[in-house]
Amino acid sequence: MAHSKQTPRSRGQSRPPGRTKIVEALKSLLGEKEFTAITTADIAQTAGVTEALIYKYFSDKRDLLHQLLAEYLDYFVTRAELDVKGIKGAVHKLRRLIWSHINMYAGNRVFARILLLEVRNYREYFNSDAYQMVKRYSSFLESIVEEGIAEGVIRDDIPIPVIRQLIIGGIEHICLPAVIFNRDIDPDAPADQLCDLILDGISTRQP
Amino acid sequence: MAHSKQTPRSRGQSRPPGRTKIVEALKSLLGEKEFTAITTADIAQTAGVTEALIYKYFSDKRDLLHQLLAEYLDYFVTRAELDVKGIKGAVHKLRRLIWSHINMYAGNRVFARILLLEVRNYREYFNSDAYQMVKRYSSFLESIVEEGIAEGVIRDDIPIPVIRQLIIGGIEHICLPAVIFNRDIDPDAPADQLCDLILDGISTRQP
Amino acid sequence: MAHSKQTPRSRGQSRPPGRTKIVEALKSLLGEKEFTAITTADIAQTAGVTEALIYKYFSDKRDLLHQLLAEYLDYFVTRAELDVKGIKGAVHKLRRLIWSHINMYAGNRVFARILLLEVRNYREYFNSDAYQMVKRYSSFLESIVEEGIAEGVIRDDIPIPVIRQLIIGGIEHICLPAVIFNRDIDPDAPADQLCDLILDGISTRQP
Amino acid sequence: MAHSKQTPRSRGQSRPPGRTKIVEALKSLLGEKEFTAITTADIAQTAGVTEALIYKYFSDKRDLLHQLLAEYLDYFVTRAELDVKGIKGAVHKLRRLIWSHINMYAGNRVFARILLLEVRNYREYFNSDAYQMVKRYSSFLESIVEEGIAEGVIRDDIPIPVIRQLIIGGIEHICLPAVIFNRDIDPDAPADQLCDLILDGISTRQP
DNA sequence: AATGAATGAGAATTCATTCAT
DNA sequence: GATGAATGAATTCTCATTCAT
Repeated sequence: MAHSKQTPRSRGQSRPPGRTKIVEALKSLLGEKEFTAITTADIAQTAGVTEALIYKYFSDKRDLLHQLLAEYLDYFVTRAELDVKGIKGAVHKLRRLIWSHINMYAGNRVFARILLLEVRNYREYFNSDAYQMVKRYSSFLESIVEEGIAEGVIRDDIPIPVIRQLIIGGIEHICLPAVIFNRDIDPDAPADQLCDLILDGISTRQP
Repeated sequence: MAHSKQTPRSRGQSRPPGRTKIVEALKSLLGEKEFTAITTADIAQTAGVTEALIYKYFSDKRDLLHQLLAEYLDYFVTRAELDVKGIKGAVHKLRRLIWSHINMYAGNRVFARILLLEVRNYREYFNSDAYQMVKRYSSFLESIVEEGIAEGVIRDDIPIPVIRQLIIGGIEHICLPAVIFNRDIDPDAPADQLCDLILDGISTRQP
Repeated sequence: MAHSKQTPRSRGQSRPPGRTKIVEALKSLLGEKEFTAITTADIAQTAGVTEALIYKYFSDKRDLLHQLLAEYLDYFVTRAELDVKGIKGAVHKLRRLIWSHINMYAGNRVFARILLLEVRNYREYFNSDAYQMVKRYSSFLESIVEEGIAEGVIRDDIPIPVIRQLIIGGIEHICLPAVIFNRDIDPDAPADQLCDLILDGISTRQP
Repeated sequence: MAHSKQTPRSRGQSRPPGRTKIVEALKSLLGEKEFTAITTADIAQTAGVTEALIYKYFSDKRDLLHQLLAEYLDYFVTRAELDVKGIKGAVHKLRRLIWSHINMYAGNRVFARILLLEVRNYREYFNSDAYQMVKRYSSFLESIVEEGIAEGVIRDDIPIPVIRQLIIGGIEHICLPAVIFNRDIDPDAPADQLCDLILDGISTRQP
């Protein structure tokens, strides 16, 4: 198994310019076409470096993709955790998190593409750093749900993972058409509607 | 543009044996590995035919995948529509449909793999017959929601597509881990829980 | 070596309809693209028959081409011989033949394509019936030249084949651009000019 | 559209050794068989490189052929232009050029094969660099004819392109049998005879 | 006279990847 | 830190062709 070449790096430590160019090139190419349709030659040319250099920094074309995703996720997860800080009440936190999540996809179409479409069909992904961060995010979401249960505002008769899956599944499917067909996402309305549904369900309330 | 070679065929009309063998071969191979890891040589050998024959019936390796998916979907969608027949009340229909849907994934891991993991990252899929059937299914689901709104049991303050996306997203994410890691799915409990959530939301009821 | 399947046939004897359809199909396809770009599948489809039928009548895809060419040549050579009949004087015959030749290319672009572009790079052609007819035409042309020499109107200090090659080479290169780029040919002016050149040369006459 | 990969290069700038080996390999193989009968595997093996390398330097098997032809033509056209330098009188120039031309074919059977038999039936050729050089040669030939007209030694009542076509057609057809059947060409006699014909025509002079 | 089904065998081409410099 | 040159090994796909019916 090709093992990632990423070196743990302290925050802010700057990466070699060649590496950066390569990552940016992939980012830019993913705006145009599917990962499998992107060749290392493409990447090198777009980056203005040689193909060989890719293998200095990445063990693999796929490793490059995973590291790019990890960079996105690093930002995304950290950001999401921060975004919720200081908010009181699990329900408000949840509303905020859902908006934040949709907003991330809205603002980073490439990130969304990778996460929703390009990595899941590849077994190795589930051993990657990137996947670890996704799990960290899942846990974070679950912790908010737990908080809500403790507060008595979220029901406790449903396994928490099911709740998490509904939330994340809902978010993804709201964004999926836009991601696939490269359309814009306006996060506000969908986020609100989704939250309303998740919180209160689709039934009309019987008084 | 590689265009599908499928010819519209009246029900029961038998397909050439070679074609069937090829489709079955792919089905079987998808139980073992990812589509991209399956070669035409693999398929031909498993089917006991020559690679060339694949191209007599399918314009493409990908076209073969899409036609296989279409066959699954033909069965699945028709089945789903039948499954709901005779049931009174949109809510009961919805419960039935959700259970049916999860149950389909539970019983056809390969079908689930293809639909959830193997086709979406490929632009051409969205021009395929298979995708048309997915849309037919979406419409069907929406029509039940509409029925519920008409009955006054489903809220009318949320756009129907958002409701649909939440439902389908929820189903998919419930099944996804099992599909990815090849674990078994027991449809009953998750279906119930998911329905409860979708109908009533995650909030505790304030009397 | 694949041997031609053509059977000697008395004039007017009608050929099986399938065979005719195939030949016509090739004719029509050659109007659109190069021979090598035409597949047997193309031909069969255009002809409305199965590929297998091609091999009932022709030993080879190439044999089909050669037989088509032979049909054209049969007409062309016979016609050319007739065209000159009754004309008195080798020079007049030559003028007539050159015009006739260019006119044939003008009216049968596909014939010209085959003869000038599609068969020469293929060794087998030179063993075909078609090539025999080309040689018959060459002889016919040479016999007119000989006649002219006997009449004292054509010089006898140059080997006859060289004269023949100049004439045929001239005709071909006059027509070649039109054949290649699918432009129209107006036979009259070029034929006249070419004849003038061939007869009197490019030099101004010193009286 | 497969586009040539040739990069404009200043004279003397050395090409990568692999590229040279590939071109030489094709040259050598064309001495033995038709282009279509030569496989990339053949070429690679003869060159002592891998097939993949061919595609680093050429977009296509056909592109390789065209670039080889272009190299020949570069030499041929330049040489022809030089060959005529210093000669006084359009007629003498023409005689020299015709001899030169035939001599080129005589000494480079492969070059002749390519130009006369292997490229014309392929549409893409007419967009290639090689074809541009052929046109440059045509112009050069026409300029000599114009010179002769200005000198009063070449008749002005025939369009110059027709004259050019007769000359080139004559040369080609003189050489064609030798090129096709791989026979030797002795340039001297045919060149003389052809020139005599072109200059004075086939008619006997009427005093 | 014609076809449906299938094939053999290669052929071009792709692409990620390596390594000496 | 970066490159130029080259490769290995597959992989898809093509296409003429055959044969039992």
